[in-house]
Amino acid sequence: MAKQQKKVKAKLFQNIRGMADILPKEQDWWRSVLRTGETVAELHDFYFIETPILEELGLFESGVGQDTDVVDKQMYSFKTKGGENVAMRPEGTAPVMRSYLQHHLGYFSSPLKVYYCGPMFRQERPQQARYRQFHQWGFEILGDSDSVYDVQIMLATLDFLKSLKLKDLTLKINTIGCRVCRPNYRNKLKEYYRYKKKNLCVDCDKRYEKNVLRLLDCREPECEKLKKEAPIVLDHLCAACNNQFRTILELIEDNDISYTPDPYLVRGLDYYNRTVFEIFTPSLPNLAIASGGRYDYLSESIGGRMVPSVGVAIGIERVIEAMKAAQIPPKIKRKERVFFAAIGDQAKKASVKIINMLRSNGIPVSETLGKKSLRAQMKSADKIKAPITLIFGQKEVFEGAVIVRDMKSGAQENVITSKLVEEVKKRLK
RNA sequence: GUGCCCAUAGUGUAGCGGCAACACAAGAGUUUGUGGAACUCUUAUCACGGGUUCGAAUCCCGUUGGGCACCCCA
Repeated sequence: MAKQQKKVKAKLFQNIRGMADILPKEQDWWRSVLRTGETVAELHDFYFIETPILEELGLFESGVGQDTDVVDKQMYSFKTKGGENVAMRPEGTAPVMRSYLQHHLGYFSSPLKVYYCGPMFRQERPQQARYRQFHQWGFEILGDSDSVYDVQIMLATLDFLKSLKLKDLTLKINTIGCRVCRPNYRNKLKEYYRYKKKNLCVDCDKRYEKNVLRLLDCREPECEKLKKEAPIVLDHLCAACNNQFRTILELIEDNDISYTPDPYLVRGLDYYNRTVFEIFTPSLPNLAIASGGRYDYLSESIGGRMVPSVGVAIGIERVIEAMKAAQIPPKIKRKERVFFAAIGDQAKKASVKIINMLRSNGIPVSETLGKKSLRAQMKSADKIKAPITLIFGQKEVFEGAVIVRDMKSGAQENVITSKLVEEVKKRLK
């Protein structure tokens, strides 16, 4: 034979960096988490809301903050053909608030309790439990400043995570004050660090100008040393913030939530004020699997009236990785299914109708009708661990019956087609 | 975005300048219509593009993707 012509092969495409496929074998975990979330949301009285992936760029610049890394360095933003500046959402809170203001959702329910779930996008280097496209589950309570809602957010989140069997959750909590006391505290910090600046690490030197609060969560040994002497938020809160924080801690204790106050906990998004918190689990010790806080000023920064609110974002990929690391199996497994095998063309054709009948009666049926030999089909049945296999050949077509085989015992029985649904249901119990 | 490590069959690995190999998985089959065992066969232009060389999976450069840390964050 002549030498084969070398074909020009089309390019084989790969995924975009940091944007993973969620493959069928992963789906037991995903469905497990998502369904648990839905059950919890239902119990805690949250409505589902979905907002688009694309938003006007300005929403995030104004809402999340132009100087935050998330907006400044990590956003997928571009100009559309029509000339609009848009961004793929890096987080879910600002879009929810936008929707709240745009559709006056306070009239639908006040406060409005909503949850969302979907992909978020941040252009940073992927690493453990961190992707460029990742999924967040959020709970938000908009339109009320009462401390009970801060605690309800935490309770819903913990309920979610506990329902997934994640153990030894730690809740780190802090308050970062409000408009009144935060500037004051910020100045105190600046004062404290002013003459110690030369001892700070390079990054902290920058943070000093950009966001002094962030000096507090630096892990450089020198900076850690300095931080021990630094003024603490709690000593500089206004009366209102102080009261609210105390109320929240009381409520938390009343509800048997174990927590760790962390005076150095500050968040990276500008919209937070007062309560901030993060949740950790030992199997993923260095990464928060959920975090949130109060954001009373977000609405105003995106052009609305004051809508005091509180919320949380739960990292789905992180939750799943924590479950895997802790060797927690997914709660939801694929249902057992009946296997249907046909022998010969005539039986194969007739079997489509029977399979459809079973399925429309709520019986999940698997098949590999494309395979010719019965042997190969039986192998498929074995592979999916079908409890029973229905065998249908030429002979059965004439008899109007189907062989029902119990895969464990190997016992077989002929069942008339009209009785099949009933018989299969009986055996599946 | 910066830095370091990595890329051979579906998966896990060997080969380290001279014939791409092993295990498992998957698919087809081992006399007619019966799975789990055994056996046979099949499955890779060594991620992609370029360079060095008589000769490249192997050495070099670039790209893409994966992993980890930093920054930051869910």
